[in-house]
Amino acid sequence: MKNLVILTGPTAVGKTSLSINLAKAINGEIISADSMQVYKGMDIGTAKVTPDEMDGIKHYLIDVIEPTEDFHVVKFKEMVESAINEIYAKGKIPIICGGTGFYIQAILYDIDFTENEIDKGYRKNLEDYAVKYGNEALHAKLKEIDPVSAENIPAANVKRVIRAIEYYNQTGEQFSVHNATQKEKNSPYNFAYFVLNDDRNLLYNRIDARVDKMIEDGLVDEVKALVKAGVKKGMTAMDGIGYKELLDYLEGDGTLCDAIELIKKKSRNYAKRQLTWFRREKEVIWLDKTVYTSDDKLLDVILSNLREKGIIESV
RNA sequence: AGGGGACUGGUCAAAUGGUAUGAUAGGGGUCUCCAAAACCUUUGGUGGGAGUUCGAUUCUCUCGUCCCCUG
Repeated sequence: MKNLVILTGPTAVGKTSLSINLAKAINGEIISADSMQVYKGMDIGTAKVTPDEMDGIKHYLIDVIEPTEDFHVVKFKEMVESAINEIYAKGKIPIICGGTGFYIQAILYDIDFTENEIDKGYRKNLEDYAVKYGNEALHAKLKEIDPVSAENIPAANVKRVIRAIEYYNQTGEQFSVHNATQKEKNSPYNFAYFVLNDDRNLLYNRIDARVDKMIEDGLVDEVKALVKAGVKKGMTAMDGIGYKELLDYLEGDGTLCDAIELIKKKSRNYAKRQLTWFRREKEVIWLDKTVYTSDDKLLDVILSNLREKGIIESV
């Protein structure tokens, strides 16, 4: 039985401390599902767990990539699968904890991404085409080869239009057909998928306060250090909220105060999008912090769910 | 206390004696290789009251709130 525990929720909801308590309680190890915490040197802005907080619990997928490197689901999936096996070999339970819903989905349903290596040159060509002739023209190309995808993807969403064309070009199969078959997959895991949530206003207040704290803790210097290490705009690491905004500021665009407000806003918007994602996922167990007001109470609920699913033994 | 000015969604602005317009915040959603990304969509409003008028957010009066000036 491939048991798997997932603990997620919007940014700043309090996943980290709960995940460590949970790992202790069930003899588990933690795999981070976070697209930014994988990067070395990005600690403050990603609210990364500190070695102190880890309290002896082993964490995977944190500080494993240089911030100048690309990172994406496919790499994530490979790394996580090897981590999961490592944890099983020890007779422990893997706990996937992090806020990137897409990454969690990729693991949970074992989504197949491996048809082909991405061809950066081909992508670039399509991007240039869109710039030259317009998004509509690119979208028309997609419509010819895959009308279903064209229907589903708005022309303005150039990124996804490109991916759909690219997929067809590489495999000869329509992207829409591929996605439809992938969606039918069942999870290979016996899993429990917990989503921690809280009152929206409380969450937003906590986000705002946390951004202020990040600035106090030296986020600006962290960004400066990344720049010094060769991180540039456009790199995956610079997609991180807090990083690109401060980079703009350091380049003379706007005041620090504006940048901070923008970071808060983007973080709030992000939290909202995360919640939208989790609502759509099937079989999630919601943990409402307004009902379970302490980590201990939350832990009780989690453990009883895990017993029910046979992930841990009943007492 | 006297004089002047302002009041339009949560915020900032526009407009008109005849369907109140934007921006932004907020809400909802899409998502299968940059996902902390990219994209779609949407709820809110003329300070209260009275008058003129077929019709007032607009004009008049009054009350309220705020700002400025004088004392």
